[in-house]
Amino acid sequence: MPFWHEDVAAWESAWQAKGLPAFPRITLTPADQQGVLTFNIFPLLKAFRGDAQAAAKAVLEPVEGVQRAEVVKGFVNVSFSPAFWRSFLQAVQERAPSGYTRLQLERGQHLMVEYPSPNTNKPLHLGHLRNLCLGEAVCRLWERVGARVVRANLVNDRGIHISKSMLGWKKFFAPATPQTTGKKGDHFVGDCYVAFERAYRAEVEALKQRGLPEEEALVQAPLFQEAQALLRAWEAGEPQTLALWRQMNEWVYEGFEATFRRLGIRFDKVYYESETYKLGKKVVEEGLKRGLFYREEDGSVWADLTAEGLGKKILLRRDGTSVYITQDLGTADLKFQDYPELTRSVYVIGNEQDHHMRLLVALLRKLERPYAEAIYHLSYGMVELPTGRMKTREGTVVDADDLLDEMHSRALELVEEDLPESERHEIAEAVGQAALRFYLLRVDPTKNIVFDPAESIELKGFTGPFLQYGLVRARRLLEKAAEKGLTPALQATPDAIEPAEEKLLQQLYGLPEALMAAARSFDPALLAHYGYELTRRYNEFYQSLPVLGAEEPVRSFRLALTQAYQIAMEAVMETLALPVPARM
RNA sequence: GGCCCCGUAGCUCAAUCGGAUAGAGCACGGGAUUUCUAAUCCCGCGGUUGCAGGUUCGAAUCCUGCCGGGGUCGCCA
Repeated sequence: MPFWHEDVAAWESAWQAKGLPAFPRITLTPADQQGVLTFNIFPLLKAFRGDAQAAAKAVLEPVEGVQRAEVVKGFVNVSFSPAFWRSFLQAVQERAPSGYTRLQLERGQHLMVEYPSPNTNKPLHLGHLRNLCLGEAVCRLWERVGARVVRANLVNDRGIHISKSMLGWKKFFAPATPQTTGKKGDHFVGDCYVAFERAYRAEVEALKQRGLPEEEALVQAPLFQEAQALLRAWEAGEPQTLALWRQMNEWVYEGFEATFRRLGIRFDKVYYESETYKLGKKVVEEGLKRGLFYREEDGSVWADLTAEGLGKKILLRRDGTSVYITQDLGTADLKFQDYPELTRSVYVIGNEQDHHMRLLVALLRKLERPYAEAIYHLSYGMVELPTGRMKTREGTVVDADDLLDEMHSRALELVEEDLPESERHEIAEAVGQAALRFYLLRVDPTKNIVFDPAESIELKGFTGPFLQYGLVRARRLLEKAAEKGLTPALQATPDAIEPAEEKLLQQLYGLPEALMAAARSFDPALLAHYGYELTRRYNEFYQSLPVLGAEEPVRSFRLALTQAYQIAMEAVMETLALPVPARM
């Protein structure tokens, strides 16, 4: 049983049978220490009266293939025999997809992952890209460990922000369309929104000149009043308003769809807020009837969550219209009606909405929805510029499509010039995307990212192209071997394992654990770091040891090692949704 | 002001939920190609983990206080 999760499970049951007080933690041995696996036996020392040797002996009893075990303080560093590694490589060849790169440990889990849930008044920006990369990677991670996943996108297609872009079009752009202007639909609508905002700001400034305080000015500006009227007309179902709304959303969807397609992302289910917000109102009515919520004198409806430390929250405005959280309540219900077998409902949403998500869960608990506990908010940090937050008003928002284009052309400069033009662009797209996506995935999701447009994104070092390059080289090596009639079929066991080989084997051995850890913590960065380290070790191996030129049985062992690396790395790249070019 | 998150090399980030001498990349300096792709590899430089206490075999990690940054807090989504 040469795979991590199978080994560990077998060892643990053996220890349990022997009544060991606590399972030692098992990790890959740090690079500066001798060994492959480290068993942390500090917690066992008391039971063995400080006799580390005795504790180590008990722990290692069920472990097969041990070549050397060294006890250092509370650590037992173990390395494996060449025969063990040979059987490991054999197992990778024979059952990689079912036991190594795809696991069944979370079988029975059924997730819905909601992302990126954009508004329909602006094109996608860098923050959405982080959301998309994270959401997609999390879906693929959970699929890899045996779960079923529904990718859901909730489109925020109604609300005051849409009214604003509609007004922007009416006043400054009509009758132009994306077709007549040659613009991508989402960008076209974004321009309408910006035009509205600019005019609106001017009105607010004028009112402030006349002595109105800012808060008053913001509400009293004629354009804002008009936008609100438009929202009411929309809710009342006024036909002309609906027609324009539908038209503008169509433009936006076409634009979004193009970007999603470029990123290789498709959704199983799309929810539209315009269809779910009424469900939310029903949920609020239910809460009112059951006395869980209350109505103020002005007609607005509230929930009192002070006991939960969340204060009071408005659920319906005094004019009866719904707010953001209202539709979220309805959508939460709908998700579990559509997919009753869900075990988890994941929301990939920025950490600026931590409070909002806490409110949502608290309200669902109040309503005694059992699935309130199944909700998981994958809260991620913002992408900031060195100068601070991206701001529409200051024109510092980094547009997703523009950035993808820029990455493409930066990568193109590095591609060999004597290749056909279409292939050069194919490679450039793969390299540019991998650079960008890896950059967004390599950091802890909870942390903010500082994106420096001046320095932009590296193509060397701890990057996506670094990972691609290692894999491309390995593939070419195996192709060359095949041309010479050499296969990775294992021959006799080599007498000894070189240090560079052992370091690579160690990392390969850790793949199942890395996949599990990344999925369970909803953290693709763990797998990104794993993949980087794996590539480093392969590069070192590749650089220092000959493969095709080696003597048997070392040659076939190294070919098998290269093949195992290819299998593991392809799994990493696929899971993180990083494209790999045929060559580079 | 209340609540939440964060502070690690010049910069961008790690450190496998309390473990070994805190590690990578970028930048900077030096080196490697008659051999499977040099987008690579090797060597060097770089740290009082914001500050001060506490908890214990052991703290970047946990607790308390302070300093600094960000987010959020009854009708934007």
